[in-house]
Amino acid sequence: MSVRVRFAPSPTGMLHVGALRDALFKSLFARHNGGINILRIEDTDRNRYSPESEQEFIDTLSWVGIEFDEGPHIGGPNAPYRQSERKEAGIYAGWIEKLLELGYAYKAFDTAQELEQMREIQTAQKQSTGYFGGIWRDATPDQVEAAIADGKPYVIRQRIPRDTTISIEDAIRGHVEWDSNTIDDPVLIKADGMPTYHFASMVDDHLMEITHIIRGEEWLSSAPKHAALFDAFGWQRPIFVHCPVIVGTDGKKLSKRHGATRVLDYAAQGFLKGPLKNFIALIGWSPGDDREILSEQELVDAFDLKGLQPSPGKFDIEKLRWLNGNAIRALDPVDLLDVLIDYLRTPYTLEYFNQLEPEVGQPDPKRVEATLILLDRAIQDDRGYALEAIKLEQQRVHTLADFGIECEFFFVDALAMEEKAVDKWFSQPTTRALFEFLLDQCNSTFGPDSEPSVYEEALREFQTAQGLDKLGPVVHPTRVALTGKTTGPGLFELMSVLGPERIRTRVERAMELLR
RNA sequence: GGCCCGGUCGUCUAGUGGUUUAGGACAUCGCCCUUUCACGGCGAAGAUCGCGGGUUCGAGUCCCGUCCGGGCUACCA
Repeated sequence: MSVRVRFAPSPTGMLHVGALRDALFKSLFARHNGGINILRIEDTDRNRYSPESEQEFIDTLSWVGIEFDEGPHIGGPNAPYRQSERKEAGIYAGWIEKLLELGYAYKAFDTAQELEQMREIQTAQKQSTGYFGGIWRDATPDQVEAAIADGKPYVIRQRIPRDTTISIEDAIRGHVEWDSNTIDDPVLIKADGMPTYHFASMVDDHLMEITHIIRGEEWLSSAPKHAALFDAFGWQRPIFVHCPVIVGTDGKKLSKRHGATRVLDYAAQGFLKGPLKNFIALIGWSPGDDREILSEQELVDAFDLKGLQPSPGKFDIEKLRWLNGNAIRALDPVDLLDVLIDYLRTPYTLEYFNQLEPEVGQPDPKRVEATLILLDRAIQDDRGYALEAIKLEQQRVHTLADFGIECEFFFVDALAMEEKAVDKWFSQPTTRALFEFLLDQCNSTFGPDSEPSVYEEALREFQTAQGLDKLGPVVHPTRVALTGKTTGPGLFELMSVLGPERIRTRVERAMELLR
C-alpha cells in the first residue's frame, strides 16, 4: 500500500516552527515514498478557530513551498477537508452511532460542575484525574433514557477497555504500553454535537486511508485512546510516529515566550525557504551521515523514519544563519536579485521591522526598515547599479535583511560617518594629500567603467610616492570617506562600482571634516 | 500526584557490543589569506556518552535501579 500522510493543523494562531517541521517531515516522507500528502483543517473547536489563522497557514505553507496532493484549497477524492464541513456533511454521525451500538461509546450527562468536583476530589485523594467511570459508563438504558427525556445535555465518551494492556508500536520509540485502567474515557462528541480531535481525526484518518500518523510527541499520551478506537471499529491501525518536539533554549515546548517562533517572522528576517527547511529538518532527524547542507531533493531522497530522533531538539538560530548565508552565497547574483526584490516587496517584511522592538546587540529595526525601503527604491532606479552593489555584499551577509544596512552606502552620498574612524584615519599626516590625489584622479584616470585594478594601481602609486610602507594609511581613510565605515567589501571593487562621480562628491565632503 | 517519553561536546547530531585515543557541523578561540569586516583554508579547545550497579573477554551501545528534564492529565488540538 502506498504511503498516505496528513498535515492536520488546528488554525488557532500563527504557524510556528514546530508546526512547520511537522508539515515538512510529512511532506518529505510522502515524497520520498511517492505517496500522498493531505492537508486537513481541524476546526472542531469553534471557539478557538480563526479564519485569519487558516489564511496564515496557507500563506506560510505556500511561501515555504510545501505542497499537498489533497486539501481544502485544491479538493480531492476525500473532500471536504475541513472537519466542520465534514461534520455538516454527516460523516461522523453514522460512525458514532455504530460505536454506541458496539458498546465502545456511551452517553454521559455530567455537568461541568460535576466534572470539576470529581477532579477536585481526585486531586485531593492524589488519584489520577479523569473520567474513569462515573455513573454513566455503567448506567442502565433506563437511566440514559430518563436523562434524555429530561432534556439533559450530554457528551458521548469512548468506553476504554478495562483491566487490559493497550500498546502501540511507535516507529521511533518502539513498543509503548499502558495499563488500560490508567486511561480515562475521552469525550468523542461534545455537547454541541461537534466531534473532538480524538474522534474526528481518527475517523478521518481511517476514511482517508492514512498509513502513518506522524505527529508531535505531545500526542503520545493519547495514542492508546486512538489505538483503542481503531480496534473498537475493527479498523487496521496506522503506524504511529511520535516525533520529538522542538523546544526553546529553556528546554520547554516552543511558545511565544521564546521570541520569534512564527515562521513568517523568519521570512521577514530574510531567511530563505531552502536553508530554513534544511535547518528545520535537521532538528530531530539526520540523514545518517555527515551531511549538513542538503538541497530540497537531497532531503527528499534521504528522508526516512529511521533517521528520526526520540529526544527533543533546541532551535539554534546561529546554525540557521550559517546555513542561510551559505545559501545566499551559492545563488547566482541575478537570481539573488530576484529573490531580494520578492523579499522587499512582500508587505510583511517592512511591517515586521516596523513593529519590532529594538534589542541590544541588534541593529535598530527602524533603521533596518529604512535601509530596506532605500534598497528597494535603488533597485527600481538603477537595477544594474544595485546588482553590482549586491554582488559585493553577497559574500558578507547572513540574511536578506542584512543587505539593507550593508548596501546603504552605495546609495547615499551624505553618509553618517563613524566618529572613531574619522578621528583615527582623517588625522593621518598624508590624508589631505590623499584626498587631493583622489580628487585629481577623478578628473583623470578614474572613469565610469574603470576596473578595480585601475583604482588599486592609483592608490599603490600614491603609497609609493608618499613613501608609506603599508597600504593601510591609504586604504582606510579612503574607505571611511567613501562608506563612512571601517568595514565592507574590498575597497578597489567598491570604488569601481561607485565610480568617479560618487567618489568625488564623497571625498569633497570628507575634506570638510579634515580641519 | 498519576501515566508516558527522553538524557552523547554550549547547540544540532553520527554511533544498533570490539575498526572509538567517541566522528561531523554550528558557535568559540588561534593561525593563514588580506586594504578592513566577512568569506575561505588550516588548527585548537570542548562529551569520563545524566548517575550507580549488573550482563559480557569487551558497553555510549543490552538489563536493572536512580536522578534530572519534558509531555499529557479539558466538552483544546
